[in-house]
Formats: sequence, C-alpha cells, structure tokens
Amino acid sequence: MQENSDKSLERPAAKPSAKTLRGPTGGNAQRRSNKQRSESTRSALISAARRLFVEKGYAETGTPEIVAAAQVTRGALYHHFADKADLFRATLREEARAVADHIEQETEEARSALEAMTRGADSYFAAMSVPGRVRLLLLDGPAVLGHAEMAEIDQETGGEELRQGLAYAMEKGALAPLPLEAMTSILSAAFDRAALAIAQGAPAEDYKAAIRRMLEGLLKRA
Amino acid sequence: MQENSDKSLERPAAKPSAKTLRGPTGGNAQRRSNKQRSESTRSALISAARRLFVEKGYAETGTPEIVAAAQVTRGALYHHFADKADLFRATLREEARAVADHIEQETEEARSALEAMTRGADSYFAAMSVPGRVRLLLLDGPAVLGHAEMAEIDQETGGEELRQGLAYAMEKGALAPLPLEAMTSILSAAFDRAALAIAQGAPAEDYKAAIRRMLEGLLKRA
DNA sequence: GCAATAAACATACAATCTGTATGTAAATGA
DNA sequence: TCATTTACATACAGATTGTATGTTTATTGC
Repeated sequence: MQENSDKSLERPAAKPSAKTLRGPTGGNAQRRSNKQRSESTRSALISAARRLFVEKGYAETGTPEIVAAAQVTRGALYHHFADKADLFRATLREEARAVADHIEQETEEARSALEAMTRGADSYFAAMSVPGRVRLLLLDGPAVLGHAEMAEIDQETGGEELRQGLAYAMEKGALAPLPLEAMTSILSAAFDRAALAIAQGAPAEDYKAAIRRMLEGLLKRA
Repeated sequence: MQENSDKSLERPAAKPSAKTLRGPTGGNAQRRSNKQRSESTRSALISAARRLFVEKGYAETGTPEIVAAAQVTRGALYHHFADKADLFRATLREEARAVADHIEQETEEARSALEAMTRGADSYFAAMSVPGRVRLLLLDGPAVLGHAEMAEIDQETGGEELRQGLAYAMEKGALAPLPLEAMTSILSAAFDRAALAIAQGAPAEDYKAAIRRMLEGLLKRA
C-alpha cells in the first residue's frame, strides 16, 4: 500500500560522529550543551512531523518516516516524547500557539460588539488559512486527542477570545442573556466549519457573509 | 499496551462445520443460500464493528477483535469489505440512515419557518442521542473518511433537510437572501457541536436555547 | 442430475508499525 | 576527575494490516 524504497529507515543518513561534524563557522561546533541538543532535535522532530501529518494525516504517517525526515532515530523520538500521540500533541500545541499569536497581534479596537466579533472572525480565518492548520487543528486533532484535550489546548494557548467577547456583549446589553458556555461552543463550531470550508477551496466571501449574518442576528448594535 | 489473553484470535470459537450446526428449530438450518450467508455475516460484522468502534474508537479497534466478536474470520471480513476503512464506511452508512429515518419519521407540520427549524433541530438532537452515534458520525467519521465523504454519506441518506428548510425560508421571505451553501454548512456545524456537547453530558437545555437563539436571529417569523 | 464455475469463506504469510529494553557516548555536577 | 545523568542508537517482541492461496458450499449451464 505504501511504497518505501528506502531500506535504511532505522538509522540516520550519515552517522554524525561529532568528530567529522563541523559548522561552517570554522570553529568546532560539535560541543553543544544538552539543552541545545534537546531543543534542536525536538524542534527537528516537530517540524518534520508537522509536515508529514499535514501531508498524509496522522494515521498514515509512521514514526520511521518522521525520524527519517528529521534526520534522527526513533530512539531520539521516544526519548523526547512518550509516544506518537505525544509528538502529535506537541505539534498541535505549537500550532495553536501560532494561531493565538496571529489573532492577538491582529486585534484592533472596535466600536461595537458586532464589529469586534466580525473582525475577530476574519482574523481567525486569516490565521487558519495557513496550509495544514485546518487539518491539524480541526480534523486530526479532535479525532486523535479527543475534543476534551483539544479544548484544553485551546484554553492554554489563549483561545478565550470568543467567550470573552460574548460575555462583554452580554454585559453591555448587546446580547440578551443566555448560557454563555453553550453559545460560545456553537459559535466556535460555526467558525471552525467556515475556516475548514474556506481552506478546502470554498468561496471565502460566502462563508464570511454567512458568519456575519449569524452575528448580526445575535448582536444588537447597541 | 493492549492485553489480549485470547491466543486463538485467528480462528472462530468452534469451527461451525455445518454438519454439527443445527438451528434450535430442530430442522437442519445448515442449507442457506449465498445471499443469506452474505447478509448474515455482513450484518454480524457491521454490528460487532459498530459496538467496538463506539467503545474504543476506530484506530484502537483491530480487525482481529472485530471478527472475534462477530464470530467469523478475517477472511470473511476481507471478502466482504475492501479494508478496515470500508467496513467503517458501511457502519457509518447504516448509522446515517438510521438518523435520517428517525428525523423523517418525527417531522411534523410547522406554522413558521422558525418553528420548522427549531423542531428539526430538536429532532436531530434526539436522533443523535443514541449512544455512540456522535462518536461515529461526528468524531471518527470525518477523521477517517474525510469531510468530503461524510458529506456524500449525509446526502445519500437524505440529510438535505436543513438546506431545504433554509431555501424555503428564503423563498418565503423569512430569511434574507444569502449564499445557501455556506449558511447551511455553518448552521449544520453548530447543530453538530450542540449534539456532541449534549452527548458528552452538557446541559441539553442550554444548547437548545443557544441554537434557538441563533435561529431566531436569522429567521423573521413571517 | 451433473459437471463447471463462482461465491464465501478459512488459513498462512509478508511487510510494517509501535513501544520497550538495553547499550553507549557525550555532558554535567560534586 | 569521577560518578551520574542525559541524549540518544540499536535491537527486539508483539501486534496489525492486507494479500495470496486453499477449501468448501452454493449456482448455473447443459
């Protein structure tokens, strides 16, 4: 099913015996602190994993392939991560962090609750338009780690914007009182679906219009 | 990681040599047409698979376990289905059909578009409250088969209600014109999230209230 | 009614994959 | 400097998937 012409997946390309490895700086770059080594292999693994998980999905990507791409061995992988899912978790954390950063950075002042929400939504769509993000965060993530853990990750990385926005709108009278948790949840789902559709080539304007209409229906521009 | 004290997973419990197998009716039940045999093993497989997929998820359920539960061999499985995913597909088709039937049966007259939608939503929640349905159709389904194929399945089994409802509302003037596809999609996502939350123990009334509020905002009761 | 064929499995096998156990070299701390 | 961690590298055990190949039971053409 999966052809793999590479016979030597179990060992890295050329044993970097530290004696022969010298940085282009001329200085002997082989003496690295443990922290440096760890950080470097960790990020190499996460980077390679991200690429492959995006390309072929979590289930279809094997650890031998990941370590080959990262130029390390499976020993390194299992030294840094409990298992394959744990590597995936780390990958998702970074991705969620990136999304949160993107949104936080792009957040601007808004005159009304409606405007704030609409801008937030657009910002979210922009952040999620980075290739692979939708697959990682909205497709494989929930399936592999479960919705509960995905919610945790979102919360850790600061995906509280929506809830806070709604709370503020309610407080300010723009939104009639209702169960905050539930409304946050279903709105978030709508945003996610829109992001997914857009990422898969659907007309972004249509989805943005639909989202905007939904928000207009909920929020009085008070 | 997964203990399995059964050593003989590769063959069924007791070779039903057809000579010794007699139905409790007294008559010799061993002469069965091919269609009967096929139907019987197919349904046994799907039934066992459904139970296990719900219990442990798609990825954590192996085909040896499935065939053991269904009292057949892996040979039978791979005779009837192309692969594990294909069995999963068949399972989901049945489940989607059941949901559609449930909803269709419960559909009643409604005075307004809003009422029709609200009732439809409640009906959907009721249908999705059957244990395991949410996991199959909303979690593992999209992850294993992809959203595209899930959409196909929904369409095959008649999950067009929502789109038609919106189309009707627009036509009747209760809903201002907008991209139908997009609106259908995000509303459907909101419904799904609500169903998922409810299935996982969240207060159903909260989610129903939130959904209703969303619909009220969109639909003028004209 | 019988031979030929096809359907419905049953069994064995090859290729992988995951996680663990164990061995080794490089860094770190006393 | 020496003991101890840390950071891997390698080997291995168990399990899984899909396929190839028998074997038995129904169908079908004559």
